[in-house]
Amino acid sequence: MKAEQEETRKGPWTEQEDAVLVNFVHLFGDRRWDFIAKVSGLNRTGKSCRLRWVNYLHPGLKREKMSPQEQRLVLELHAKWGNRWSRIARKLPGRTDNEIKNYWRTHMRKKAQEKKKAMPKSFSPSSSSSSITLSSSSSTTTTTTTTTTVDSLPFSGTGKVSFYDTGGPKMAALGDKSSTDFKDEKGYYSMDDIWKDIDMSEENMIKPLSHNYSEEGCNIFCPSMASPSLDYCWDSLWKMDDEDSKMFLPFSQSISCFEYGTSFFNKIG
DNA sequence: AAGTCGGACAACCGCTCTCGT
DNA sequence: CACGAGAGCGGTTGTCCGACT
Repeated sequence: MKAEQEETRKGPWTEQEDAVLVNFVHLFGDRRWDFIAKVSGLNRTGKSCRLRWVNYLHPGLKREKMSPQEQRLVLELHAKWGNRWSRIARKLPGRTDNEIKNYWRTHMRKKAQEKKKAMPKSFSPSSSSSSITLSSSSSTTTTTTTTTTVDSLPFSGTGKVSFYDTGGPKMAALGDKSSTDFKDEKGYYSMDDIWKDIDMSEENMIKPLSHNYSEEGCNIFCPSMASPSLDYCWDSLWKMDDEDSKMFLPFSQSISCFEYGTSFFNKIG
């Protein structure tokens, strides 16, 4: 059909493709993905380019494992917002929605299994009290609500909430404290505890960020955890235009990539 | 050593939202 | 206001790799 469809590439990206994409993002910014996809000659869709950049090539990404603080923040924010991964990611500098989503899936599934093992028979799934209603709610809570019988959720023991799937705003709104009590391997801790921690973190850890955000290092890192106040920083990074993005050229492997990309660009230019 | 399993991560798909015309 | 294109988001699937049997 269309020329672009005849050989649109799919699947894993090669290093060369990465290099080209990095270069073109530096040249044109990280907004015009269809344009970049076309002029780069990558034979990828704009969508694919964007995803690759956002989830893998962006210089601000953290590569290390999630810290306990981050894990806890994910936990708390998910309880608050549900599966709003991008929103949650904005509170975790250096983490992507995809990463958080993956983390949540694997870790919560694990917890679910552990919980199921440890669950007393009185809480067995066959018990009607363990059937809970999951709301796949967005923040507006207007999306479709699916009623699901859950048989392996870590917190189904309370008979109220799912930890695996969307707790969401509804969950946060629940006045019933018992329904918002979390349990991990360390034991129970309440949402109040979490909020306390979050508050403390915000108070104590916001200030150093502006110093830690080094354009030389090109790695966004927060001292120990994110706070809402970091938004401006992270958002501005994501929204950097091509001018700003040039500041990120020195990042790690980008030198060779840049050279490659430049020569590539010169060829087609 | 070979096979299996599960975790982690990358990438795609479909839908929704936003914005320009 | 309607429409289309582009961008963003969330869900899902595929693949790789290390741990375990």
